[in-house]
Amino acid sequence: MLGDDRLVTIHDVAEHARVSVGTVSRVINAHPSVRPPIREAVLSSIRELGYQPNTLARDLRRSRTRTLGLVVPDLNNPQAVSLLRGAEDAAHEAGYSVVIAESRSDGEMESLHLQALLDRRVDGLLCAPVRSIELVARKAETAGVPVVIVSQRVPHRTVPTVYVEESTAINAAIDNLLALGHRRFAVIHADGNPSGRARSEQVRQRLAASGLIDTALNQLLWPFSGAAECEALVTRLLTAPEPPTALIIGGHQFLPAILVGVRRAAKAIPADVSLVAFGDSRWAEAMSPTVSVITSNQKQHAVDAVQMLLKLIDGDESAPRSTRSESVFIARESCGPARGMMAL
Amino acid sequence: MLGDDRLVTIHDVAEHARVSVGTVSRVINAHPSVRPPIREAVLSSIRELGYQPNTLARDLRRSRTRTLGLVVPDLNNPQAVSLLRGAEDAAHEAGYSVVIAESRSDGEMESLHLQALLDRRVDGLLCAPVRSIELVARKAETAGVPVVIVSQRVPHRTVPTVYVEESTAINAAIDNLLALGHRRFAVIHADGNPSGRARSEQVRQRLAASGLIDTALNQLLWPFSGAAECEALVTRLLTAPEPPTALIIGGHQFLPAILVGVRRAAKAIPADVSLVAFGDSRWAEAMSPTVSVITSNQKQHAVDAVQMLLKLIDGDESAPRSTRSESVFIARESCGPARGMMAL
DNA sequence: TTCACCTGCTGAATCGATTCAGCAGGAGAG
DNA sequence: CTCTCCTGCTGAATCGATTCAGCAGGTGAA
Repeated sequence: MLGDDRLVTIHDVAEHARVSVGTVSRVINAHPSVRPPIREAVLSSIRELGYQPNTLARDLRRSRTRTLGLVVPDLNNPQAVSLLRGAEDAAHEAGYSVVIAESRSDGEMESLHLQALLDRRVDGLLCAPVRSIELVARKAETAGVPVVIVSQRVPHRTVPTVYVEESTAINAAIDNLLALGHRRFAVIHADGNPSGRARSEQVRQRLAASGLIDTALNQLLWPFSGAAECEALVTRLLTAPEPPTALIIGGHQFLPAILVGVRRAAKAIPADVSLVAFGDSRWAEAMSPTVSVITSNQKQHAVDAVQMLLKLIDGDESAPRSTRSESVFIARESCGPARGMMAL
Repeated sequence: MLGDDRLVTIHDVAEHARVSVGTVSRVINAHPSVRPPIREAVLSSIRELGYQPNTLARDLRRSRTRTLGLVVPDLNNPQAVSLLRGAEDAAHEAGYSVVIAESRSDGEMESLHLQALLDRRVDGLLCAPVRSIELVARKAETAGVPVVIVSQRVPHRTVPTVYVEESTAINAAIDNLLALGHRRFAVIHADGNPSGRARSEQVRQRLAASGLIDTALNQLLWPFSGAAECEALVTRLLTAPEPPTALIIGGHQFLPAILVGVRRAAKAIPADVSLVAFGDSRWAEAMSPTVSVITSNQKQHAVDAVQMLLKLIDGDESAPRSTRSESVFIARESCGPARGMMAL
């Protein structure tokens, strides 16, 4: 036991049970054509020797790992954790496991991790919104690994996508804010996040449709990179001559930075500025004031995506190209009447 | 290309470059004894064919995966994310990668994930405080995989540990609260978290040392399981006849639930009740009031643990059994004078 | 009794890498 | 010119599983 660190192999089991390796293999894989007495003998040998099949050897032979890769940009975003859990549950159900790769919103790290997943021969790839979907799609394509994009705003041109339609929820949020008298908006979002531009465009359209085009709206979109910059940006925006009275925030993980920025500008929520954030978590409901959000069920998206991916892996042609769901707007305390309206 | 989904192997490269597989292998692994012209020819064949070595085959042969497993209970805890990042950085430095397993604070899931990591033949195991350290240690032992425990409160009897001494910080926190007039404390923590008991014992000792033994201190420790129960527990505690005036919270991820519980009890922080939480994150500083914490540098712990683990993997006998560091108490706005003291 | 057929087991080939004993051929010494 | 070394390459064995062609032996029909 001590001196010999070689693990027990299928050959040892075969020898111990006085059968061939083929038979042991068939017992392990619950193949029907093994007579009960033999099966029992093998099983007891397995128990006795403490045999654990070597996954590496099995996967090599089968050229299949029963593993899915999941690429997310930021695990501090509670949405990403929900995504992981949903994916894991659905994968486990089907006998697969999930390997997660966090790119920390960094392009280089993203492609490093991607390569690591492909090297590890994952059977399929789940991909949350990342720097370069195209790169992922291309690399996976050449590696022969199917990909599903999850939680993107729009379906991808070629890659199957589980996507979320946000327009209805965004419109609801904007209408809510307009009704509260808000006229100056800012959409702030992490630079490199592919949804930022689309979201601000959605906001702009709704404002235009309401016939409310303000000069400040010329610059609606405020990108930043990193929490510190986010904080500074908020402070700067709010201490400007004509500050926005409503902030729309892409990226739940930046909420703390936003709040610090607001406080640093000596402003109060919602008295001076209203807040709507994309993505929900227990934090949004725990803060005072509670934070309004536009959100959707990440866990469900992950489950849908895994099911789609498994069909692709099995070469099931009946798999849908993409599935669609809607996010919802949840109004909470962080949305209040605009400053100017207080006098009314 | 299209019809043939077999990937390029080392044999294809060897044939294309008109050398033997052994030579290709030596080129890949930067073995010195290959003459430059041959090396160049092989490299260009590799590029031309788009060859990617099969990690499965390599790992099987080498019986080494250059992979470390990391077991954490809850990724919603920002400390766990810091741990992961620290571990990944240190591992990457040494040419290793990290596979994370989240047990969601569930014993069964924990052992499932543990088994999956061992099946995947990780070279070493990093283990944050989990349900059953003993089980992990035993399973890893029989699999011949070295383990390091990270961020535990105390060094393990047999397993190398990167641990954090919390007593000084706890004492500082208690002294701070005592000075503010607090006499009734409650330590609430997730059931199954191994640190809960030790922490409350630490608090009890400090209170005793200060000659302040209150009847309420007979029950200092309040375990709960799940966020909903945490919320209910806090509400119940605070609406009791003689409620604690200071709450000490193990597990940063439960902070939102705590705040909701406090609000539901119609109490204010710190006017009615003061708060100290174990673990820090951007949220603690973003809330109003900001939350006092007892914390330590998780990222650094992870780096230390990885270095220790790598030495164990290399069979380096000079590796220290354990390393120790101290957490700090950071006083913020959530600690205020006790209710009774207000009248003074 | 003979033959066909089925069941259940054996054992070699295979997956794609690494590694090492062995060999070819050139250089240098005598 | 011969012998020894050394360098650099070859190719088979190996890692630990799966899988499949093939075989032994039993059963049932004719």
